[in-house]
Amino acid sequence: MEKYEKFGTKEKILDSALESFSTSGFDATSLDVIAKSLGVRKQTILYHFTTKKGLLNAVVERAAENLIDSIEEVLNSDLKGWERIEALARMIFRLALREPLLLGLLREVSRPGSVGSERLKILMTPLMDRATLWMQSEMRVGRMRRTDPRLVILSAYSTVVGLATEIEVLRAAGIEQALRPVAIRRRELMRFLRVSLDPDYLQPR
Amino acid sequence: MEKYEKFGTKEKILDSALESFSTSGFDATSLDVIAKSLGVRKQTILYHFTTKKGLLNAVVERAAENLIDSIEEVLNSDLKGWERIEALARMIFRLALREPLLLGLLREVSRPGSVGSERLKILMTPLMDRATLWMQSEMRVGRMRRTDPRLVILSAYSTVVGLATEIEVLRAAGIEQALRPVAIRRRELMRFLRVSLDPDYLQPR
DNA sequence: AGTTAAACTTACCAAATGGTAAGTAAATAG
DNA sequence: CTATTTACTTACCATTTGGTAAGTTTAACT
Repeated sequence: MEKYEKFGTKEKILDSALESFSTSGFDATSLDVIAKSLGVRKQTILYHFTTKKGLLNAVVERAAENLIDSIEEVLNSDLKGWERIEALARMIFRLALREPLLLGLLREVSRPGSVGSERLKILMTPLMDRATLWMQSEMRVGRMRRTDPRLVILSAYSTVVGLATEIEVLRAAGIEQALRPVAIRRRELMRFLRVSLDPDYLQPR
Repeated sequence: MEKYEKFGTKEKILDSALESFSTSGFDATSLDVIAKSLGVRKQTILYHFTTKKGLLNAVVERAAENLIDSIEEVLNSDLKGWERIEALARMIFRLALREPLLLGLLREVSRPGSVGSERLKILMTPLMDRATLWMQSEMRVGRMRRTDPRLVILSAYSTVVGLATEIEVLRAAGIEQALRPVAIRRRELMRFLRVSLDPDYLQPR
């Protein structure tokens, strides 16, 4: 029903907020600053999102949609078993490289007790449950090694979040070519997943 | 020169600040709250540390001393080559488990552009340089595989920082027994270091 | 043309926060 | 005994910040 909306103000606010939240953090972000950077009054932001927390939730929500879409895409492919997992990991890392802000946001919001963490949890739970169920069924038929699925998922998750720190630290240290560390991380994650899940994989010693 | 000092107020402030900075973050920490929790006026804090940033720096400094002492201990042992590195990694993980607040602080302060990051950099640079030089000399005599030492160190660093997130996320997910993930991470880091550094280590495939 | 509603703005505010200035009690030094 | 320093407090303040209330303008609907 939108009538005119001066050239997508709402989207621009979300963009700017994502940037600020993920690089400076929620607390260090002031609505006034965002507004000023967009040539808009603070009240405009509050008009669209009512509260600062609401803005954060909207940002998280949009980012999650982004992520979930990508996951859905892989899940709808006809890849089976191990290849499916591999495709997922690959996709996540590709996304992380393409949109580093998403990573930053994830890290900001991952701290338990942070303002956005509840929302993140709400959004992630269905994904988590779905993955857990699938893994359990794979374990039952012996296509996957028996372990605690949650543990595996959360470890993978924190590897990805950790990537945010790593990329930023490397950049701060003046190491621009941040591609190799990312590749290394991905290989590491893959091996971790293999070791934890692939019943045919022989653990090297 | 201290005269009486009502039972170590300064130390108590540092303890409380460490806790708050590492769990809630710098911005979300208010001096008034810390003071109130100690039954002291805010001005007492500012008397000892002049500014909030000064307090953070003091907290970081004390934590760094803690860390550097532990490192020094390993460095003064007579362990050689690979065993030395292994001992270092083991020590770091032990420290991380014993004092999780240190990890939290590290994560808080690791974000480039954060208030404490400059101080951290200043404290870390000598360590980094020393490690780099040692690794380069080991590479020259062929006891280490040739790579970029900074890259290896920073990767190891971000693994440790990532551990902070992981432990907290796991705890938030209701998984109390957080020991296994930590052990897995350590093994992972060891393997990473081996693969990157040990010239006699055959990469499994 | 007139009503309605969306998209913003101006005006304002209460609370929180870091920080300054000026004291006060206690211990030590001379 | 007096002077000084240390450790802390009371009083106060400027600024920032998220948020409320009440317009105003522009477009759409009837």
